[in-house]
Amino acid sequence: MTSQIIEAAELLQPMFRKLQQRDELGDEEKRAIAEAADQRLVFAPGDDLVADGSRPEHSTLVTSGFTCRYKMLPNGSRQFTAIHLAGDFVDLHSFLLKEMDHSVGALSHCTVITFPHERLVTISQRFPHLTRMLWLSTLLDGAMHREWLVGMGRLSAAQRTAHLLCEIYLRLAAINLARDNQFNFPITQASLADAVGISTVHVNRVLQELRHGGYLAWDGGMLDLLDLDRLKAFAQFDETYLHLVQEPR
Amino acid sequence: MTSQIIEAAELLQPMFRKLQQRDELGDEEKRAIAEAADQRLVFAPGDDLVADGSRPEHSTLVTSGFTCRYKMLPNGSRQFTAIHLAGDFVDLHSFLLKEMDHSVGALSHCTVITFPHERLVTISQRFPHLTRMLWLSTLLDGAMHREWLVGMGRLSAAQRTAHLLCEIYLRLAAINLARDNQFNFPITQASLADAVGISTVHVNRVLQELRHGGYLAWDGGMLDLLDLDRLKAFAQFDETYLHLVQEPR
DNA sequence: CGCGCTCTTGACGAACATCAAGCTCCGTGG
DNA sequence: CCACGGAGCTTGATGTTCGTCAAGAGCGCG
Repeated sequence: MTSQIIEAAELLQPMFRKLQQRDELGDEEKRAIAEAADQRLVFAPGDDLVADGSRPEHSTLVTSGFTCRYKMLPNGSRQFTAIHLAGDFVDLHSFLLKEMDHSVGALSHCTVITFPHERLVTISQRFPHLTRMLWLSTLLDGAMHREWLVGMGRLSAAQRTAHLLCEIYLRLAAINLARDNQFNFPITQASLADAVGISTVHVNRVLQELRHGGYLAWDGGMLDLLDLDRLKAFAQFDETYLHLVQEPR
Repeated sequence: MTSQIIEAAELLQPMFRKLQQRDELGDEEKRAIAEAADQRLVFAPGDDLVADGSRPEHSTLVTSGFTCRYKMLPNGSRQFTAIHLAGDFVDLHSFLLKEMDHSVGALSHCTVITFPHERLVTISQRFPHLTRMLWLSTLLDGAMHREWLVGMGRLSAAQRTAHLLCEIYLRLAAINLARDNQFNFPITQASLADAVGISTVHVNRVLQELRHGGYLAWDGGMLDLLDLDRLKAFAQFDETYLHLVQEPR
């Protein structure tokens, strides 16, 4: 049992780093999370971690890999509403919303840890500050949703694509999973299309435009943002919405 | 002091109705909110309730009128990320995110009540269930953001417009501020354009299309959804994301 | 070896932006 | 009482962005 908790604590590092970028976490709070952990699960690309319409009894924390939050339309088209990384709780939503109004899928091989809702209720009763930090985690999701909305409404497809790559790089860097403006990004152009809200054909053209503009190189899985400052300027990227500031919350 | 609290409780009715659509609220919880209320303020159309980049010391609850959550781009274009009604907390976000990453503006004449963040911290320490309900309120915002994102990515301008009107009608009806498929909606076509992410010229054409299709009538401020079922079908509207179900949370 | 998945390219059309102008309505001041 | 101006709504002409359809190329995998 003890060794399981220690093992879980290891996997929880990305999440701790994510939260500690925003406020300090006490040892008691970390232990409370580690003790609330339940199962470790593994998913392959294309698998669903959480299905639309389901009523999960637990919430899921991604510990490695890339996942997407998405919604299917009756006509078969698909739209991502977020991309999630290691350290992200992908369905804290279901803890209070109860019924899922969208699905969460694996974009790459990924590992997760589940947390039974009843243990989250206990945390909300005993650890007010930790509760606020989990709440904060869902507020960060909201902030990213808003940024995506602005892009969808007022930026070009190329700008949105550039914006997304800037966002993912900064989020990965914040948990020490990327540096030197490059990171492993093993997703297909079709997935990128569903994230940005365009067709796969157009994604292809946008990527060529960004490559020829000297903004990035992307061979196989490895993505290299060759000129991050210029890419940010092109995408009108302002990282304020990521709230990467440590302060009392 | 007592009369102030009672007066506040009156203004809080839309918010109580909103939350009670999702779970029961105890009298103690309602009193805790009423006692945390601070100032009553009034805004005119075009005013900002909360400014991008500011660090509010209090959170704002709308008690009447229409407000929008929006972001300005360097090139002067604007995009709404939500429309808020009576009963909506428009910047619970700043309670934990601290710095605003967007603005909140008044679309009509509106009244609000402010809640100092320190009193919200106290609530989070003493009322775990009420805290979860406030958390839920921000999760509902997130759910609406996601629905808007799907529309922006995969629906036509006309469908998005129709979808927005369905959403607002159901939200108003849920707090007893609309019925018989009609409601007062005093916003300009330019604002609607910023909500839906298109140009004002195109909004005009879309509205004509919806009018000629027999979906709605809109003279002056009063909007009448003449055939709500058909409008919902056209917009692929599924109200699941509004989570209008009362259950323990 | 052959199948399926992903990426790529070209031709064409639809959805929407932009520009420009004229309209109505309404409040304001002379 | 009317002239004026501004805000919002409406319309037409034109251009751009992006979707759709179709086909082929590269590549890994069974």
